[in-house]
Amino acid sequence: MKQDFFDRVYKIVAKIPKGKVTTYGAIAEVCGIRSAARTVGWALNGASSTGLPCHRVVNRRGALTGRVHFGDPFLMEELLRSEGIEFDKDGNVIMKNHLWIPKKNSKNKKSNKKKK
DNA sequence: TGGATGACCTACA
DNA sequence: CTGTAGGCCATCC
Repeated sequence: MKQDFFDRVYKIVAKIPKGKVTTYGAIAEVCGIRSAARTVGWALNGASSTGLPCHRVVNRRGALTGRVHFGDPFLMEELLRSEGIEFDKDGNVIMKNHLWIPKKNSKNKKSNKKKK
């Protein structure tokens, strides 16, 4: 069933520890679809209804791209700040201090990513 | 069945 | 370094 992909994303998002944030690319890679980062965001589109901490999911730059999908753009920021997450002057999350990479429960893979 | 959309990422100019 | 273009996967119409 294709929804298994959604389940993977939900599981990972639900595993995000408090005070930490992850990126779409990280989730996509853990799901096994690094190139389908867009699909991850698409899955989160329904995650806002599932009650998952989608507010802890940000893009590669740490920008809250999907905050508008929460219903309140400021809600996401408040939630993250309530968890101890800090924002820079650009309004992006300090991923270098709060970035959390989910663990894969399957086989390992090469982990090589360049930072900007 | 095919085209279009989506909360992205990477590469090239 | 900034900006633009392409791609990739999954779902919806």
